[in-house]
Amino acid sequence: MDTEKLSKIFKALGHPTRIKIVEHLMNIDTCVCGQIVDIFPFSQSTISQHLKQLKESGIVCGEVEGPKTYFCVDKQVLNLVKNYINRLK
Amino acid sequence: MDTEKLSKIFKALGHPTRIKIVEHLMNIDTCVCGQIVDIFPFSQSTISQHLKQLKESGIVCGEVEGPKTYFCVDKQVLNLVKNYINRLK
DNA sequence: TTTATTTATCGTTGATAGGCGATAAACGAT
DNA sequence: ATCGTTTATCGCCTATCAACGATAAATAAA
Repeated sequence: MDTEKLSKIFKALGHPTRIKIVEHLMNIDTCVCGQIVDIFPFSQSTISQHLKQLKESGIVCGEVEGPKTYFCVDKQVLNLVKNYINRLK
Repeated sequence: MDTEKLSKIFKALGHPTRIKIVEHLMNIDTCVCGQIVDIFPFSQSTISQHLKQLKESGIVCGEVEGPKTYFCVDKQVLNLVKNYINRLK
């Protein structure tokens, strides 16, 4: 994983709300935007933007099903990040 | 390690140059600002700013010795980040 | 076909980031 | 005391972020 891609993922994780979104997605596996909006004290548009940034970094993926989008953490990408961090010695 | 602190570290790592600085510091253990300036195509003030951000996040520490400052990665903090990432399941 | 639901996007606002050159600050050496 | 070296900070500019409300877009349901 090259530095550019890695830095984009770290940048996406560089906001407390987005970290919490990722943690939540890890806990419940898959999730719809509205459910996340219910948890946080931010507007739907703000949460949607955070999800977009997470998605664009690659750490989260979203699957459109009808009017809903199901989000989940891309475990493969997460593993690449894990490997990178663990190799830092 | 709480989400706020974690997000600050990720934010600090959310820039390709800063990732490369950290990698460099890991390789040579400790290093002075000027040496880093020599490696990157950016001005001294820009590199100094990047170092400041890394230091403020906690992932890097700097020790002033005379007119120089010796920077190094805080391995303890890095380990906290490793633990966090590895626990994400 | 209209209505309700869900998400994404647009436009705006104020704050922060990222780059630079210039300069200040701290210290060692002369 | 002055000069050279090294780093930090200031001021500036442009670009991006973070939040919001409003609205568009897509689909399911009535």
